[in-house]
Amino acid sequence: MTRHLFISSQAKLNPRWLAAFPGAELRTAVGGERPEVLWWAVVPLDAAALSAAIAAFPGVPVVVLSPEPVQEDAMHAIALGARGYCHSHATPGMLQQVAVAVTHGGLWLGPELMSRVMGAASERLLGESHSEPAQGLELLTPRERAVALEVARGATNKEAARRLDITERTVKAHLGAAFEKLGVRDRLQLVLALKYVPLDVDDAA
Amino acid sequence: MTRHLFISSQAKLNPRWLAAFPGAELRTAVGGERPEVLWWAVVPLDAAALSAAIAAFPGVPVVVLSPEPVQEDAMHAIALGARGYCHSHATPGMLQQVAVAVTHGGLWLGPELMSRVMGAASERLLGESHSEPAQGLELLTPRERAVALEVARGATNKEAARRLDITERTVKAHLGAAFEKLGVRDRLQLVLALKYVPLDVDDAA
DNA sequence: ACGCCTATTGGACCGGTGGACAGGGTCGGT
DNA sequence: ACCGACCCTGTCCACCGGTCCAATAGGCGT
Repeated sequence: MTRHLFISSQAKLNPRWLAAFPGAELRTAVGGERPEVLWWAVVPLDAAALSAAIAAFPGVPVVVLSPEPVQEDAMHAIALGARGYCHSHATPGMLQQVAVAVTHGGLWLGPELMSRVMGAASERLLGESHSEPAQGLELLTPRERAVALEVARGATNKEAARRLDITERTVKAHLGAAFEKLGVRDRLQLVLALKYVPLDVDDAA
Repeated sequence: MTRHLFISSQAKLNPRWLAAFPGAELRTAVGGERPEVLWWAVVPLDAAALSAAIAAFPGVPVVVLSPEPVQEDAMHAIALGARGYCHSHATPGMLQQVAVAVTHGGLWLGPELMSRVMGAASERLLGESHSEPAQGLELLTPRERAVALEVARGATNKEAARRLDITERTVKAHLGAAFEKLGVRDRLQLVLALKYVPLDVDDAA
């Protein structure tokens, strides 16, 4: 049971990591079974590679480990969908805590980053929340919304069920209700409706 | 030693809270010794009061507890400086995890809020440089691209086949090739991959 | 000519998906 | 006590989606 997967450019597993997660697995590239947490310790932060890693296991929280915390890197990582950014030399206890936080839907950042992230987010979300017509999320119940958001991130029903700790059947129920309320027929159109991206096509006929 | 201070409009301490933190203290107003974590469970979220509570103990993380999670409330709370927002009926284990996360500089949000926060933050902090759509399309052949774009608009395989005047089977073939080239597993993630492709990697030193 | 890529299609297989029936529970308002 | 929400679960089934096994045909560079 691979629960914690460390992706590192280093050939060996950091002893602190192993101390934190005895069953941890080390790889130089994303692969294998679906882990519980994906730890990204590739030293020069490669946005494309990180993005691909995040997409590889939808729903699996990704935490970026850096030997030398850089705010810009952290912002990039979070923007790409990472759920955490912390020092690669963090204590095992700290790593476990981060793991706990992110596996429960938490976002872990260094204290100094928090104000920046939240400031930016609140400005956007509070400032423009009333000017958005399309976001049909208000029509949904909290649970339906949660399921819809999981699906919008690319999760399958099973993955969404696992993340929300409910049965796949229940995910279907909420999803079906969301389809009904939003007037869409499938998950893909639900995603399009939530993002309301026109994406006009001018493909050569 | 008062480590966890709960501010609640209720007269009694939630048993779950006490289970999580045996030495927890309950008050109806901020006061007493400096706690490790300040839990704000005042039911109608009062921004002014919350703000004052946060200011009362500088450096002490404040977690807002709500019996009924509301995204707007959560955003307000976070904007005011709260370090977490979670369900007041959360399990003791969960509360402990939240406490651990926030005392270590972490930010805890409900799963539903995650994507919104991250999306909003990234859009603001990284600018609109990546607002140009569909970068990974160059990897695809013209036909694969056409199919991918149809699918990205929400079309089914059958619809795409009809629009492009090819067989549904051929749509599948092109789509499969597109999946392979873009490193995604299904149409939904293909759409997500086509939406925001970061690409502007200026990984700082 | 020979490979290589591209476009097209076929059949078969199986898991994911969505709808159509169900039910169970809690909670708040009437 | 009733009723209506919301939440959670179940079974059955038709369909779609994705991948496996192929095949045929044209263009392009060597």
